[in-house]
Amino acid sequence: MARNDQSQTAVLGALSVSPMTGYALRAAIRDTLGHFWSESFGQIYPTLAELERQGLAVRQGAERTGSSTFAITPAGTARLRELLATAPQPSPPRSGLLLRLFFGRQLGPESCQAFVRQARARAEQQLAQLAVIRQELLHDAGSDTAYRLMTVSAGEHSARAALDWADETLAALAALPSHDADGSPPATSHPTEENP
Amino acid sequence: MARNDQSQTAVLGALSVSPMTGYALRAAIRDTLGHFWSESFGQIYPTLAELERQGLAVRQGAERTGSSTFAITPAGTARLRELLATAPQPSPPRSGLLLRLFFGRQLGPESCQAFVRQARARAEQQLAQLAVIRQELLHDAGSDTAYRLMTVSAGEHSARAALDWADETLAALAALPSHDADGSPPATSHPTEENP
DNA sequence: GGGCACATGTAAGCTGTTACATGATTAA
DNA sequence: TTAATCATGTAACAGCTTACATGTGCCC
Repeated sequence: MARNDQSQTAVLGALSVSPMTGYALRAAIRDTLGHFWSESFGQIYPTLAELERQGLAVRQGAERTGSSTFAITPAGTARLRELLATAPQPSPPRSGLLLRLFFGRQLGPESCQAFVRQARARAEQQLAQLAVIRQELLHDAGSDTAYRLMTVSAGEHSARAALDWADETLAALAALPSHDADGSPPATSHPTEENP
Repeated sequence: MARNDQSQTAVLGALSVSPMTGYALRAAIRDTLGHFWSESFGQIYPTLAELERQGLAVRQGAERTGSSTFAITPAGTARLRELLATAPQPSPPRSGLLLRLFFGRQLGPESCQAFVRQARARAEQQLAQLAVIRQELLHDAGSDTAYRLMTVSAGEHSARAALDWADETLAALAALPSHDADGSPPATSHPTEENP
């Protein structure tokens, strides 16, 4: 009954805040939903066309000029509430970092440390970005502020957890016996040689 | 130069631990990589065929019986190290929960609370599962144990962060003025009526 | 008049899941 | 013998990204 529910939800949600062009929509999604959501043009424009077709959004000022803004309709608002009420489906996890770490002995502690340091840096950066968003939200507060702060807080909790984990993990990696390129077990002090 | 690197990495990694059938591979990935990785049959079998074609894995005992185990070759081990050494690409975030919360005013605090409680329950469950895995790892410890524990710890940090956030958020939601199905601002005590 | 930001859309292609078709082996 | 589990593979399709093609409007 509904192809591309996810994108529709995000787009309708953004339009529920204010009418926008597709281009502005993408900027809005990147800038304000960016820390937990993303949409590309390839998703946005077809979604807008579909919303228009279903009468959930209307195109305004399209007339021969290049740009047209879309506004949500009452039916669109109803649909948005419907979509929001459906249970969020947790997406299957896929962490390239943890995959590399799991098989980290193949790589050696040094390379692993490099990866973890990168992750740590990303977390720190995200924390800084979220602090800015938080300030902005508090500055021009509106009726949605409380809800939006919850999403910011989620990002902060997650980033702080990443920081803590990274520090713990860097310490653990530092304590590990260095590199073993031949795939043999690190062995406390007596290197073994097996493997064909 | 390489289609489906991600799946190849996971499959080669699993095969580097021990030879397996495609079916067992999926079980292994689900059970031991499950908290941060997933692969479906539709990925695994084509990947195995590709690995065989490239000489990175060999099929053993395929002869007319239904089942064949795959073993990693030296070239496969080399390829695995190569793949592991590439930088993990952070996937674009997509949290259905946070999307719903961001537009939570459309739903009302009660529905939001339900979602957050579900997330909290999932986090608690994951924490319990990770505790089991941790015990297993410590019980039959091997040369990879330290690395694997790091991935477990990542899951634990993340789950604890989710718990903390959920509790904080539930409290915030409880403090919010109830439901406003018409989309008007919640307004401290004088409900407004606008909107067509 | 040259470049940049705004703007719209499509096509190709990759990644991944689901469902299906098929069959062997084993335990109740 | 029948059900469950083990096992292999494919086809269809959903979702998403990237790159491209195209054009406008404005400022320097």
